Amino acid sequence: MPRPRTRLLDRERIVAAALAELEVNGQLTMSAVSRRLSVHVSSLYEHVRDRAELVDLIREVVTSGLDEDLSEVPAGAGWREPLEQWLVSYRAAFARHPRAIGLLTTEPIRSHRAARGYDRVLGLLARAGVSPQEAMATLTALECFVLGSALDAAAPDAMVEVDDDDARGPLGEALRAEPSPERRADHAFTTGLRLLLDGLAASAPASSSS
Amino acid sequence: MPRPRTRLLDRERIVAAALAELEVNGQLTMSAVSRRLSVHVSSLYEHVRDRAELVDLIREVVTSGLDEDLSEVPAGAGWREPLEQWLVSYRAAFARHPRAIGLLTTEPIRSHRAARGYDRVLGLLARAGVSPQEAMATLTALECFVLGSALDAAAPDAMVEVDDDDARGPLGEALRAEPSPERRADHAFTTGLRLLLDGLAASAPASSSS
DNA sequence: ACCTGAACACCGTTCAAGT
DNA sequence: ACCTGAACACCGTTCAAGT
Repeated sequence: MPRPRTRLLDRERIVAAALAELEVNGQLTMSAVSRRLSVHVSSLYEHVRDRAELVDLIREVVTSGLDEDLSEVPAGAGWREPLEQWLVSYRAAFARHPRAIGLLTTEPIRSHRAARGYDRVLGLLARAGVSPQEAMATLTALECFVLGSALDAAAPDAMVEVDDDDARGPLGEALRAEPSPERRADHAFTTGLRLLLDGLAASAPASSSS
Repeated sequence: MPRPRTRLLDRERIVAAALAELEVNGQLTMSAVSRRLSVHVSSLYEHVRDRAELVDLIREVVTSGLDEDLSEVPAGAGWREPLEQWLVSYRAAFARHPRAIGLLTTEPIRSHRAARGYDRVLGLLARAGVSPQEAMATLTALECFVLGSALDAAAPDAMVEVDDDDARGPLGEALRAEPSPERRADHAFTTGLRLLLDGLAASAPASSSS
């Protein structure tokens, strides 16, 4: 029975099914999405140009609501707190859909929404004393850390696995001093974030951070 | 003519073809590798258990020679220089095969060679004043930045793309202040590396870095 | 031991056909 | 407009067959 009178598909439902599929199986195939929706594969192409466009839609859902936090930064406020907040919510957005990260980080970001977000972050960096020549490099470095951390959060356990032999060395010791696997990635992110912001503060004009 | 007397395949040649295929087409398929070697697909399985094992072999080739630099760090030396060198060569190893990064960062590292390398890096962090409780988190944070930067190096242009509208804002200005696309990613990596090491130095015991 | 070729269960995508 | 079903060119992997 082609074309039932009650609409079976729309982009929203397809994206939701795609995210569910990523969460459960860790990979995105059009066939799996269609099975999840009890629909033939080819029906998806009525709503979505191709797999790449579906990935674009997923990216938008994952990163939506990322910059609203930034829009309300008071002009007189310091740079460290709002910058930290942005980085935290940036990573959290990706960490909410960990197995989608690999899919989303291969293509450059193109949305106007994102561009305005970057505008504001660059303002914060200027307040921290970052020169215009280093602004983009600093912003990119922060993003590299955030995305690397999001990827790390997607990994089930640590980036390293040791056997009994290796466990006797300093690495084994350090691994045993780690908190529970659930907090492992969070701990690493918090630590790196502090290092980066401390590094920024070290070369910032005095008393500009509070 | 099955089984020619001159051996057509071995693991080394297969890995080389796989890396070439990744460099040219950006993705790894057994079929493409076999075509590149003028051999039937199924012949590959005589030398390699499956695609996952081929990925493991690629990982070994890419990361080989990463820790030799570390083995010769004098006991009395400072922490900052050798740590920086390790991070630089770590990223360089992945950046040499940029399109392979996505393939290599999904699985945890398991080799003994890598474990001994981490042992030495943890020693450097201890010298920098990092507590045992924070050692693994700090190491992971550094790795997150390195891998994020390697992924960034794989991206042809910047992580953001702007149209004429967005180009008028601070983002457009910052993008225009950037160096050539070839040095863009290197600049970001150097900048972030400095921030992280400055951050470590900020909480390190005085005069321990030189 | 090492390679071929057919086979199987999967992909993404297109297109004619139905309502 | 929206969905089906067949079709095509691709995957990864297995296996019997050849030398």
